[in-house]
Amino acid sequence: MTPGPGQLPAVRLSDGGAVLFEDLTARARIREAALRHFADEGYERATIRSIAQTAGVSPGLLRHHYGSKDALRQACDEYVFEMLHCINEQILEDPSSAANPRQTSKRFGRYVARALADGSGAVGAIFDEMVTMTEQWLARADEARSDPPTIDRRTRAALVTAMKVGVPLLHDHVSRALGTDMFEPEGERIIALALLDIYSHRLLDEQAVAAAEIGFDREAASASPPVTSARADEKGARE
Amino acid sequence: MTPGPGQLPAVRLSDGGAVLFEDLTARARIREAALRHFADEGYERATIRSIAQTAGVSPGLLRHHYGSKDALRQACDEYVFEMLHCINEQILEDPSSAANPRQTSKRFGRYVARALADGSGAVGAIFDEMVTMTEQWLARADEARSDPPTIDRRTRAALVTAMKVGVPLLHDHVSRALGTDMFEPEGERIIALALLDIYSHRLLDEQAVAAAEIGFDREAASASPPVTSARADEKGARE
DNA sequence: GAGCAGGCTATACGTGTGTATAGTGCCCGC
DNA sequence: GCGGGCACTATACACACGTATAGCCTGCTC
Repeated sequence: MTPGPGQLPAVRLSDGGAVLFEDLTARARIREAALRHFADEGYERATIRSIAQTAGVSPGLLRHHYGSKDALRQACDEYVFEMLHCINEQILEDPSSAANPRQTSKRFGRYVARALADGSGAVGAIFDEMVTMTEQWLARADEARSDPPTIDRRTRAALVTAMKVGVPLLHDHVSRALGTDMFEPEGERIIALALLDIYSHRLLDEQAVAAAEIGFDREAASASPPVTSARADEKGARE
Repeated sequence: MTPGPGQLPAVRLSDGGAVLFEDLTARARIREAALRHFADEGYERATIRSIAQTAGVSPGLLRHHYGSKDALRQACDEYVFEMLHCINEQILEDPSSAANPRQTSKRFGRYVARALADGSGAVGAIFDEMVTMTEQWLARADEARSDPPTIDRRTRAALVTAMKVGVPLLHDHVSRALGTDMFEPEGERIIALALLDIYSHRLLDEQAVAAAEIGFDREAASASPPVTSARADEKGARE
């Protein structure tokens, strides 16, 4: 369902303008191509040769500019990190521009999601920042709550962040359920509205919560003995 | 943060009992080892040789029993598919047993999450079923709503499902935010309580929704022209 | 114009991987 | 006993990948 990356079209710059892909330096083209291949195929499946082909350069030039495949990924991570910071500052000082870099943040969003799942160490910092942002976001929601939250806010923020990232990660499957590609404008619109609906309604009512809680209590009670016995499994079943 | 798969301990059977790993047939050991390696490292990074080593057999035996690496994955997919069905039926006829196969469903959950992200075609069916289950689940929540939902229920169910899967997928990062491994009993407990809290509260209040909606409208209006011009980019930037 | 530095390519190398094949021991039916 | 089939292993093959190296071409400086 996810086609391999074709030729890259225009690239959006931080000032809002766009440049043709072929006008970029080879070094930048390599980075853009890598961003796309890593996002689309993941780090393992993306090959230096295919990235080079998309960038229109020889495979050797990747090593010349970035040293190794892993260093290339790290460069991409840092680039995305800076870009997101840049976008963030821009939005902070001019909230009305939030709509503008939609394409950009979508592209980066896919990359970040995939990199997080692939276990790229450097993007972990991005996740942590997203958690912090979500935390501030939850703080407002907590004010409006009648019952005080018993769970640490950062914990909840981490979960909400992970949930948020999960949607672009499962792009193929979500698109299948939608009937449209969720990255096409139409699908994107539907997703945005649906997320708005989900975020603004509780998914469990009181009695469902109560049912889950007693189920959880029973589970905790019954799971307790096996937990202790499970430690005996640590000495392996095989030599 | 994620250690490589070591030797496999006991395996939980469908009847609730457990058997030692070494008591399984070689064919079953291979499947169990593959489930673990695929879940922990992903399809690409998991190698036939490492799976064989974990299973305690020669690499050639994998081919003998399953034909190829891809066929092995497919066999794992089908096995998980059947197992989840089995668990599901068991819970349906005896809801109190929901707590019992927690370990099992956790193991399968990690596998399914990873397989979904890796793009294994066969697990797509599992996702679709999860969506259907979530759909029924949402139906109850919708009854309690004062405002009628404007978005297709299946669409919302797909998103909620993807969000749900996102949590185990980003296991490393969530664990980092928690300060504990989210698959350890303690972390699992925190996660469960936090999810319960999140699911039972709305994350956006009225004014936040209103703000998002006007932002979205403006975005839709301003994004329209670029969308049409973007099609001109399709003729490639490179020969 | 000579020298040269750097972007860039072509090609080769070593390695790890999935896969194929030949071979070995063992059990079971006859 | 013995022959065949099956589980299983050992070894080899083909290939793709990341990496390394040598050299080319352009543009710049003096």
